[in-house]
Amino acid sequence: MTIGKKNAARGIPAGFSSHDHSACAEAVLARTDAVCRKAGLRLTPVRRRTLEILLEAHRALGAYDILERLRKEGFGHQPPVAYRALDFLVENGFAHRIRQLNAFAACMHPGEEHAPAFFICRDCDAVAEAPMAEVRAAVDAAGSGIGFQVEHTNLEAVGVCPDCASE
Amino acid sequence: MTIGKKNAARGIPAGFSSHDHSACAEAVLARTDAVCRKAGLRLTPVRRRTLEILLEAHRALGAYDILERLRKEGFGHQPPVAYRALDFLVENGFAHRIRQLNAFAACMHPGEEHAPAFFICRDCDAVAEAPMAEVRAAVDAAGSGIGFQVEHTNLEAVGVCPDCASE
DNA sequence: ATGGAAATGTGATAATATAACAAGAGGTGA
DNA sequence: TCACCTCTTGTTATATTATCACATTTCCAT
Repeated sequence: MTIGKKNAARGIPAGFSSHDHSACAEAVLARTDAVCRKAGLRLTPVRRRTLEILLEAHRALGAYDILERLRKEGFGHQPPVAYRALDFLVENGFAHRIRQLNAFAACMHPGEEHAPAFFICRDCDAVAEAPMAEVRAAVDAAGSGIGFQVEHTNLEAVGVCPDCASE
Repeated sequence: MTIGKKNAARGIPAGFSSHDHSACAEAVLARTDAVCRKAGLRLTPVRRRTLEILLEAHRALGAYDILERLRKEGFGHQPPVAYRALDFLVENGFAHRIRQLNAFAACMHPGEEHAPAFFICRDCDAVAEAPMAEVRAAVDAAGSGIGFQVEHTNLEAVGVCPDCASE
């Protein structure tokens, strides 16, 4: 599945609010750089470019969307190229995997401890990331109740974004 | 991916607590039957059998796991057979899709209004369904804050179940 | 400089999911 | 009853997503 065609066609940004993409993308990239240096992680060219692609698109992209763009820029053209870069980003919290869409989105708060929730528009596939610390606490508590030790939570809400609702 | 091999091998039930599978499976099936009659839904042989398979397994199964069992019992042997039955069950709330595992699990509370959360063991793939009404309320509220109208939420927590933790 | 770990590139293939169409089952009104 | 319609099922084919395995390169610490 190619992700977000409608979204792309209509130019709807993730986050449901207009703002300066390139500025926020640069800021996030800079912060990611800093986090990597601090943690001794290697933000290699493919990885960095993959993150940039996600940031520029400013929406969730499928692994094969990423792969195509990487290929055009001279990187390898086999699936593992994209999946490995994405794995690195996801494992280190620089990107999130949106399972409802089989897609990936740049994390807007790299380095910050956060248990994000995603709001996914069923019309245009736009994705917004919202902090949900209380939810994480509730989940931890519910887990404890059944003896389950929660390590990671993923909350994806599907519905209608403001732009699509107003049509 | 074939789901839950380790789980199946070790006979770990979903839900992290021992109980009479066949009794609870029958009860759920009966309730599902009732809900269908009431709503004018057709719980056809494939659909009913698919639900039974999920209930008997008492854990999350991949679509192709389901398909193999259906095939052995004389139903069609092509993917759409399984996917259509599963779609019906999921759409009507008789089963849940566990996206972390690309798998499906029977709903233990058919007909009841509930926003379930799933606790998935990263060791044995066991899945427990817990009611999280408060979470749903929090998500709705967070959505409203950004003008997003939530229709459906899916919360999947990954961690370690009690059985695996005690090893 | 060099040995070892990490990262990359590539070919092949596995696993998951859907499209499209023909045939059958079952209900409904004439 | 029968014609009709809708929903469901079966099947072929294919699309989409993801991983395995192995050779090569890059990077860094010694």
